[in-house]
Amino acid sequence: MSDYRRIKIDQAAAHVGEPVEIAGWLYNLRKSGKIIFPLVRDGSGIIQGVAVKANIPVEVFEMLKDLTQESSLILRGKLRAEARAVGGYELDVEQALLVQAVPLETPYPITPKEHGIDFLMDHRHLWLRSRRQHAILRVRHEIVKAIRDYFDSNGFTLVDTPIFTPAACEGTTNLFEVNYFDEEKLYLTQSGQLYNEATAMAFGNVYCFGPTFRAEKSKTRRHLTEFWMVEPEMAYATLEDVKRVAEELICFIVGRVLENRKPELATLERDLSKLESIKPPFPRMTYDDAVKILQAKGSEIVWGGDFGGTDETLLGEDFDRPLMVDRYPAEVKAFYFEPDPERPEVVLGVDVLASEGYGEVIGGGQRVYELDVLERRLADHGLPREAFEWYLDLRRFGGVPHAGFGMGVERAVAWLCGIEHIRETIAFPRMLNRARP
RNA sequence: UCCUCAGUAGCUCAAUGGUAGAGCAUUCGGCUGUUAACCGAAGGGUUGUAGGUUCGAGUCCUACCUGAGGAGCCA
Repeated sequence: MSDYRRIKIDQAAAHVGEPVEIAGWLYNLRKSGKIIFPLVRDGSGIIQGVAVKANIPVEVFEMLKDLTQESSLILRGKLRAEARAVGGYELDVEQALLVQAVPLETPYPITPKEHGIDFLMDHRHLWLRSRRQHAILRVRHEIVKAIRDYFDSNGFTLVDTPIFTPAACEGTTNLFEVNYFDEEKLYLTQSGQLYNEATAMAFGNVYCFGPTFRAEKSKTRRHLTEFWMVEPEMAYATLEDVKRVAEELICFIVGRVLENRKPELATLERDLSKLESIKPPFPRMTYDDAVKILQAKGSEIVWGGDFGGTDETLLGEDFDRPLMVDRYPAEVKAFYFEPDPERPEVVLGVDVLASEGYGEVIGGGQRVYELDVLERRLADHGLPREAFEWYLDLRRFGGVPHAGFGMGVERAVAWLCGIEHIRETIAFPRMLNRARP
């Protein structure tokens, strides 16, 4: 019934000269007496409309003139290429339908001016409408899709692991406890890895991809209490396979983001050369060498300790691409890491430290596969054997060398977007002092 | 859990121990090419909470609350 065809703003280039309809929200309004420039966003982009008083019905002009920010509306008119407009296209408004006006008494709280982080986080549900947040979450989507495409096209089967788990995967970190009927205590998962080992013995190469929960009282720009992690696990695989797959995965993701999300990266003012340099081979070093380098740079670290945040930054600063550090002391890593057969005091684990000081984005390695070694490691870590009987079964019934890793999605998003804080990389971040909205 | 910093108008911030202010937002008026538009005017406050010092506290002291940054721990 309408002669105007409904389009999304990001499709504007294909409809120049046509009568179209944009359904969206008023992003901003500039007016100058007898001409109005409504900026409308529709989720795919932002376009500027032009409403000239002399050319449109009086009631349409009057409605637009007093429209409040974020009121929902439908604009109809002809599309035109316009160098003066942001985005390169402009809509000559002929008709406008108000869907819902934001009341004058309760104006939209997030203005085009500056706001503090506390205010913005309190209004996260509205903040998501802004350009920057929009760009970040679109890059996140691209990264998630790239991760899935990489594994799906490389022979991995998606087998998701449970969120409710009866015991710790890693004894060191804190768990969120939940009541699970009849007062049985369960915990929110902190890693799908132990279950991945079971599914890898069933399917060969697997991955799980879901939310992870850690009740750590960490207050830093790198921590969330709820975050998304992708964890591949490969049967008949070694530490070297982990390093190869991790390197391939990261390069694949970076390639996809550069290919498909240039406009978003531009919005974020990301230095593309920092992403373009992320190519194989990534530099590799042992933990031993890393400690020597850190000591030479003035770090307090001694052999046997784990790296702090500044250590990770110090190590990475000499490279324009991620750094792989392997063979950590057994004490600093979880019980399931396979000891190096040539040096039992270190384990076959590797961390991938992102460039530009973004820190650890991937951690993984080769798993213990012999029953007696695993039993000894459980005992060394003071873990209750009963809870791990099913896990020990994997070593009783055809255990094989296997390996895998976990990649934190939000850290990868923060890194590739070049943003300061991880809280903006997920729609509704859960942190130590914030679980609302 | 520890360390550091902050809390003043809807928002972002100023105010030497001496009358609580500006920009933006909002309202009213003006403007036919604006780009966080601009110009003029108006309204808007229990200075996070509770005590204390002082003739006098937004400012100094104590406790608490909330938030931010960092440490430890981690992806």
